[in-house]
Amino acid sequence: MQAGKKRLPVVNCGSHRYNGCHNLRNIGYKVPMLDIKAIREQPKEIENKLKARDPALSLDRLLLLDERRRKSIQEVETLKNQRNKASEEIARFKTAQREEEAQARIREMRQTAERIKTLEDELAATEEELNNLLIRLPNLPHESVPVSMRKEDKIVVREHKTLPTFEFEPKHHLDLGEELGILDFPRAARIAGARFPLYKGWGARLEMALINFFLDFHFTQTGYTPILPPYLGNSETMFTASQLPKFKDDVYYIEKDDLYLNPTAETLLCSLHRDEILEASQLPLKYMAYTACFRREAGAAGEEERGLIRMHQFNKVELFKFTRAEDSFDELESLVRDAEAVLQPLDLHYRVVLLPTSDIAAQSAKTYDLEVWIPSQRRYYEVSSCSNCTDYQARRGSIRYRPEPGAKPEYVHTLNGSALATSRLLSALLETNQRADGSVVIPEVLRDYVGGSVIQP
RNA sequence: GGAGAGGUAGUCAAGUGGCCGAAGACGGCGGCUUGCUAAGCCGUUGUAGGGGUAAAACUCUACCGUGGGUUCAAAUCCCACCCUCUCCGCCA
Repeated sequence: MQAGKKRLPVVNCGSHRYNGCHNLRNIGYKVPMLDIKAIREQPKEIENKLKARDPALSLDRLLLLDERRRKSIQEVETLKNQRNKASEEIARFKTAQREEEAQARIREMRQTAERIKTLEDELAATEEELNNLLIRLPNLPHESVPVSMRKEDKIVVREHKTLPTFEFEPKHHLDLGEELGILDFPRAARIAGARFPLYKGWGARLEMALINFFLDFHFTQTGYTPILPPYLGNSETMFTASQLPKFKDDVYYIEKDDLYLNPTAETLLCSLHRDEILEASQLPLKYMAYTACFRREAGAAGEEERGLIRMHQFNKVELFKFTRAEDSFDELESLVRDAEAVLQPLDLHYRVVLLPTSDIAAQSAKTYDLEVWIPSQRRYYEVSSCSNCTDYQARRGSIRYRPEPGAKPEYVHTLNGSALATSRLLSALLETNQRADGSVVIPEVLRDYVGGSVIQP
């Protein structure tokens, strides 16, 4: 049985291919997002919780395969035990020069070896199917998450400031950007294609100012360790964060090297401690990373998402925490506060919303979004998403910690939050701070970073 | 990209087909010493899965970079790949 091997954390995984069909055949058994033991022990409870996210979901097949798997393991291991004993005997016969008896045992063991091989193949097939079901189950939503299949059923937790008012018709940021000469989408299209950004002059200054302001703030005020990660990740990295298998069509993939372009630094930071056992005293570990993020955004289009709202490439500062299991929901609250803390000095109107079961990412147990007001569209847009993924990603990447020195390792909890998606924030900033003459006022806190206080047409 | 050397437990390191889950050392943990004293001695020491138990105890299976293969039997032999180091080439 290769099952034993398969269950081990996979370390050097660059050789793992997804076989074109992304069936994760070579990924270790011990990677499900939900504990198979828990599923076995309380299938109905878990199924009901998961139905809050997807009413069609059923655990029946999975439970059947689990049963079959355990039966096969027993059978195979009994045979292996026989084989191991026989091997010892053969070794003893050989050293005692009792060749006849050794040969007799070897003849017997030929059949056993064949039987083991057959059973192992069956077991491997069962485990593959089981795995493919397990890795696609979403995380269990936390009890505080509103149960609803309607995305609109989010709860507004708090609002900051009042809606901005204008004595003129506020312009769309794309028009502002073009008139000010700070955004140039036609030339970006020439270089790359549609939905790629090009910031120019004060636009580039402003975008960089936001990034630097956020990084400085979290370095000095909230204590996150800055990371400059690789911008490409391998398949194991994508799998751990749960970009794979579900979002394979949304991620840019470089086939020749079997690497994926970073869709969000969450994905990269999540694998920072993959296959490690951390000490409880190290936790929580707080990291942040600025990266450009790349997404194919297949199927996305429309007037609403013109300009900087939805692009193939955007900038983002990401916060990421590895915490003890019992602390993670408290850590989520402080993560949201940390993300908000950079929004407040920018003087923008925003709100914090708690997403319902149907709208949270598969890996997340609970998600708050920060939404900022976009005046030209008279609607809110998400600039941050803060999630507690509990042990979901930790299981996939085998990221653990010892609660006490010498104690059995447990899975850490992982949390991520954008702080913030600067590209979207820039549109809110331009639109909110525009004046009747077409100029844009730079918020106080950014002026030193930008090197100016007003962008004039 | 080419040539070479490596990858064994927390770390270092022995082991080239059979009582090897793997010597030894260091570290860690527990204990004993307290006239070898910023030391000595003794013991212990991973992970995962299955069975078992109220929980333990206990027991079995697997794990020597990864994945395959050969064999009754693989750390050891064969194939492919990954990673690290050195040299050459290329390059910001």
